[in-house]
Amino acid sequence: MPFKSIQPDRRRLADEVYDELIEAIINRDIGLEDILVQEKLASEMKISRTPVREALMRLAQEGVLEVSNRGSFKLYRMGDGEVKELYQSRAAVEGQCARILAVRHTAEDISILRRTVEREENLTDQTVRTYFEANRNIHRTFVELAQNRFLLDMFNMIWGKAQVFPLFAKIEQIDLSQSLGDHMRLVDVIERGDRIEALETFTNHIQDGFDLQMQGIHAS
Amino acid sequence: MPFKSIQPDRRRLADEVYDELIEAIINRDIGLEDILVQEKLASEMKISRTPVREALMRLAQEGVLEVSNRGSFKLYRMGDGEVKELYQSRAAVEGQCARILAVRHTAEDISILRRTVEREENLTDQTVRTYFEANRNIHRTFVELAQNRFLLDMFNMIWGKAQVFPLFAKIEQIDLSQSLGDHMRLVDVIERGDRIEALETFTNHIQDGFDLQMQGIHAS
DNA sequence: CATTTGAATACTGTATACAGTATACATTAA
DNA sequence: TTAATGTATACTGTATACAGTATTCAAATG
Repeated sequence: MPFKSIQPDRRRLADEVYDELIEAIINRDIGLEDILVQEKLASEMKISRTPVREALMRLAQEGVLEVSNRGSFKLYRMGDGEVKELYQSRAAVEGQCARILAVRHTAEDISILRRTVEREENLTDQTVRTYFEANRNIHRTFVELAQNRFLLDMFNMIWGKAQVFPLFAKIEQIDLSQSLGDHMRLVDVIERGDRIEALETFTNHIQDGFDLQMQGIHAS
Repeated sequence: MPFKSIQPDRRRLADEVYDELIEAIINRDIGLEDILVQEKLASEMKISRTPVREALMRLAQEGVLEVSNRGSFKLYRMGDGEVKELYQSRAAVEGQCARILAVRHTAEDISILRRTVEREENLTDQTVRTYFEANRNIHRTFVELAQNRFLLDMFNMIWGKAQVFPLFAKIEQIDLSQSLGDHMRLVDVIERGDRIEALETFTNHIQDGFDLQMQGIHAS
């Protein structure tokens, strides 16, 4: 019997709400001053408060939202200091992945990386969002190949927070291609196999991304 | 008016449930085969399913529990491979903190670290749990001093998972003091200020902890 | 006796009802 | 007019009710 489960993971309403909220945040439908009221969201989506509440709490646990007043939620506002901390934590996670990959990588790994970089650096349009996603996809490929689910979880958490943030930057004001063009060098350093050099190179690359980010913020 | 807020952070039932479940897991009241049924837990604790459900989902999101069958939860069972991954992620987080501290630490930081190591290495009793907690407190001090809330979050997540796991090891079978005695060297390397040496030393220290852990597991 | 079918059970997901509390607003007293 | 106090409102946290579905077990059928 070759049939497989129809619903691999039963999708609950809370998941839908979660996705919709993320989408709304990215699209700036939810702003920094908005207070997310369970009843309002529920009635807008024509469902009950329960799944809304669940989604809100998940987002809060992930650090996308924070508790406002008496248990209400609002967008988490990152300051410059925290952006720096976020990039430091990126360096921790992705640097370690680079280290792992430098020590044990297959020829197949390298070829996957090369192909991914080539594909993703070929942007269809020049919006901040496509740039963000291309960049994320490239970096995620490194992490996935390192085959460590905890590091991957951390990666997703960091980039989940990041995604609600960087859209402040305006595409006209910074040269995004500057950062994108750099990725093939990262593959090279992994292929070379020196774990310390790999970690340093990744750390520097991420530091550059941070500088670019800060330029973008302070220009606007 | 010298009065301070009575309830600094309103504590909800879900928080209590969360703590009770963690406690129960550590005490082995909840085993690997047990299926956590919302109604049963709720009636045992004489509360409704809602806060129980909330606590369960939080634990699942943190990776302590996993979805069993049709949304039920059970303990997440770690295999040897995952333990290794967990230690790799520890090295990522704590190695980066060491790096940060190596670059910018104050004399005060060093003295705090020295005092913490001295205090915590002085175990009151020789159980796996006290060893575990002393070790965690020492390592957490490094992370706290690095002043990066994301790295601290990751640290807590990793050690939260760890705490449901390592108690398999039996105190008689491994020499725990072997690992504990090593911490003062970590402070030294940070004081020396070489960020690459600091990271490498931490990574090696954590690797040693992993080896010790594996010994403990396979002896039992 | 083995296999299928149907009904009871068990449990989750969602909706709703209820209680408690903080906030805002109005009303009253100085 | 301002400060204090009472009251209505708004919103969360918790309980409960209800619906749907997977699982189990028993009965029926070959």
